[in-house]
Amino acid sequence: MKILVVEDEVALAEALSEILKRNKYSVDAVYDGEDGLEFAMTGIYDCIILDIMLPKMNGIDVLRILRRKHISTPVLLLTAKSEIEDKINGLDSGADDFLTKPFVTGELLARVRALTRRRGEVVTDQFTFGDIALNKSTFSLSRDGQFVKLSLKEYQIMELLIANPRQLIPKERFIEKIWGYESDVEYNNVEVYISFLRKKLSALESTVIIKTARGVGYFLESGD
Amino acid sequence: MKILVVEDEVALAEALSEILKRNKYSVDAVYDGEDGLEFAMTGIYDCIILDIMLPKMNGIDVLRILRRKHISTPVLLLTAKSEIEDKINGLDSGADDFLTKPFVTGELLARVRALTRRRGEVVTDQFTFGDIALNKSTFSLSRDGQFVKLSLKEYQIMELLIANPRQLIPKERFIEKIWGYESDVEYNNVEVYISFLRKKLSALESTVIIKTARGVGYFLESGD
DNA sequence: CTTCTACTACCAGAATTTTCATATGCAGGG
DNA sequence: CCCTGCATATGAAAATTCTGGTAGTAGAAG
Repeated sequence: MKILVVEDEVALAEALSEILKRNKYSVDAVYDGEDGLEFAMTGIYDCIILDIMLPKMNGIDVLRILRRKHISTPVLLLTAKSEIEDKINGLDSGADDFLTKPFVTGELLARVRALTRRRGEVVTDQFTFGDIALNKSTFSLSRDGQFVKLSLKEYQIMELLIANPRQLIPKERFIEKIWGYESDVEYNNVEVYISFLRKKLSALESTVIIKTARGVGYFLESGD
Repeated sequence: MKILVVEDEVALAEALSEILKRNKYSVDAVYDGEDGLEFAMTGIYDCIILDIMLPKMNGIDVLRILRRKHISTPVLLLTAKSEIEDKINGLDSGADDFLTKPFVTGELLARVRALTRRRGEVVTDQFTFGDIALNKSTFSLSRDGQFVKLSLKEYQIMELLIANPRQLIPKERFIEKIWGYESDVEYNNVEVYISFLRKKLSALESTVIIKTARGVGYFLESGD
């Protein structure tokens, strides 16, 4: 487990490194935002502890650029005050957790453990159910050797279905999850995409079908 | 200033009401999620203090439904533990701030003040610059009596421009603000929408023009 | 002043998403 | 068993967004 510490107060940086090393992590420490970004960009770390106030480039910007470049290393932001503003900005920029200075060692370690554990989970890029597989990286649905490409919305609907197989999912929930809680899209929209998906499922000659629960929503069923 | 307190521990609810009343707020208190939702739906409150753990319906769901129904009253969520999970869920659902129990009176009041102040700002539904006006509720741009309708993306680009008149806005920023920091859309995309907007501006015979800053971005200028 | 190059404008078309209209089907009451 | 009314399915078209290509242009370099 390799951790990057980006913190300009040298004393704090060293203290952090020391604590982490004693807990069997290998640690690199840098002291300004630009170095932080450069090191983080390598993508070799399992976790980055990132101060917000930094010389040359602040932590939020570092984080933003990282995420923009698709570096998804978990980031624990250090905030001086418990400013909600910072927190919201941080979440917007893709932070995974926060820690407010000053903090106790136990809490730091707990959070680092939580973040690296989360990362440890096999982030399956592929869901399967019945005879079909849904692949996130290619946005496609496959059976046997056959593929069909899905559009973004089709994919999102299918993902919600397949991640909860045989479970009834209300249309309301599709809308909240996919269009967001304040959109005004009609239920019919969900119905349209369900219709698209059924067409693609039958094109694949799959035994999987999307069943309707009148007045509520849909669920996946394997019809063999 | 009218505040709604939704909290099932009656003692705490009463204490909160008492503190708030002493500070010149008028307060209604209810003790479960369903009542909370019903009262909140009236939209008459300037702030809602909402516990997460509640009988009948939890606070996150109450909040989610409120936002879905376009009730934008600021909400201060009360969390029992400082669970980051709850916090992130809360932000997703549209919370404006958090407070972890137990808390001190001063902090509560400060946050309520912050939320109601934020709300107090005139949330202008309309931006103007030069001879044009951009209207958020109708998604349209107008000059004199003439209107043109904008698509979502066109509107968002225009809003960013008009909210920062004469200020240079890098293309990078359009992309981060409108498409999100991890999208991979090309700069050309911004250029295309700028092109659409210019067409609509000239259709209105406006004196406002979108100027190009080569290698960087765009800014609004009134050419009279 | 000319040339070169990188950047920008914008068209045309593809893909996706959304809307609308209509057909169909289900469920409960008569 | 048939009606009626509401929910769902789906084709078709409209609207929006995105992509790729080409031509034009500003500004640097010579």
